[in-house]
Amino acid sequence: MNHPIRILLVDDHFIVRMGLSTLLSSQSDFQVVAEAEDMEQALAAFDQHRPDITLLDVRMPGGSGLEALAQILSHQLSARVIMLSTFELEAPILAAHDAGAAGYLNKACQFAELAEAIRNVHRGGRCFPSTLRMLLAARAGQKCLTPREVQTLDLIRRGLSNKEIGHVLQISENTAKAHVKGVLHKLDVTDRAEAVAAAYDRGLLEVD
Amino acid sequence: MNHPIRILLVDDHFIVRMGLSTLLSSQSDFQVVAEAEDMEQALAAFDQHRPDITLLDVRMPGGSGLEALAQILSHQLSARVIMLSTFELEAPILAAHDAGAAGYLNKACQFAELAEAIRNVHRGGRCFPSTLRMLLAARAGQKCLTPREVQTLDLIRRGLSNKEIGHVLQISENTAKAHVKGVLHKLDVTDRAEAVAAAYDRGLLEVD
DNA sequence: GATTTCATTACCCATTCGGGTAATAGTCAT
DNA sequence: ATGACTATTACCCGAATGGGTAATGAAATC
Repeated sequence: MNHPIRILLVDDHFIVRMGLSTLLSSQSDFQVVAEAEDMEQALAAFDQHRPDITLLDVRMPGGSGLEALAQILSHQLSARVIMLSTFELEAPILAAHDAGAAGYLNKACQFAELAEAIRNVHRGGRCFPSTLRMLLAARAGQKCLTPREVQTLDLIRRGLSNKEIGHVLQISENTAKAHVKGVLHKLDVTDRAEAVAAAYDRGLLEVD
Repeated sequence: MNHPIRILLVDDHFIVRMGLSTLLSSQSDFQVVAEAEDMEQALAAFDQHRPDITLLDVRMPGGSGLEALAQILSHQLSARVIMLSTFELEAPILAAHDAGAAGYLNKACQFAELAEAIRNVHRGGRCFPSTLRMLLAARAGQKCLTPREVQTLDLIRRGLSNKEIGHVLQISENTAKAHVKGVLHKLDVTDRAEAVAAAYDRGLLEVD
């Protein structure tokens, strides 16, 4: 191979980096040029090496992987980034897709899938879970919370009443109620408790 | 080394198994004797190889890692099992401790920590996060939900009203209310929505 | 045997919630 | 500029919620 695919690994788990590094190095057309364990290191490594492909963990200390993705793309719009995740939650997949990721893979995937995804993305393709179409379709069916509703949801999970939400958001209780209604409606749930559960399940809210 | 420490790896992520395998094999006193990616394979491999140490992922398809732990210990009470996790949530740490795990490690740990933990556990020691003491102390301070309250919490997250909870649990609405009160009180929250959030954050409820 | 915890039920009551409906105004894209 | 979406506010109303308090029996623990 005259031109091995130069790869940057970003994951806060040392064990995962080692696994990826070992696996990728077994292929003669792959070359891991750098590793990083947080967003800061990732950006520095990216700027220094300008890898062909960046494998980026969705979950990271010091800023989510999606933020890191945005940062990287702002440095080089043509960067090819494949997101790696532990779970396939709706929100992160869609967010990665929208933010311009070239792919989204579950860490439970087989190595053949990963290798194929990397080669495919390097060729200019994209690689997302088969569920993406349905997720996009579902979203097209009028969902996704407005910014205000996201704020409201975050206050709901903290146990605030409508009145308190209104106070925090500097709006009337009635308006807060309207936003809560919007949240319940769009998440297709009957009360705040179920809304919080749905938000966690879909990746709208993060643990902690 | 006349007696390398014989290790079984259990993790549904191929990448993680590869990482662990590579890292552990670099030490002459470690020998990875088998790998498994689900509970069934794990039990089969355990019975076949009777490893000195089992590294067991907390999260697994086909039954949680804690169930797998219980199964393994029921096959051999003296088994030394170290749980591996992505996050350090309260509930799983305590559950692993109670269930008889020999250790609990975050996958983000350094390799030196992991190696030391394995050797320490092999010597008969245990290895838990430094937070364990505080968690045990916190639990001693009268917390932890009763079985009935756990059931109630699970119905709360599904959006059921007190009346519906009573119906499902075959008890009166008043009793359901009493259980809900218990949940709110013990989790130290003001309403059902916050209770659900707290339960996710503490690992009492799992995503999905 | 005594104590504690759990599960069960009940009642009161003020507050909150969620559904329905509707209006105004700003923004943004076609 | 016309329509679509968002944010804002308001009102009604029946149902649900959460806090307080209290009692009973069963089971487990000491």
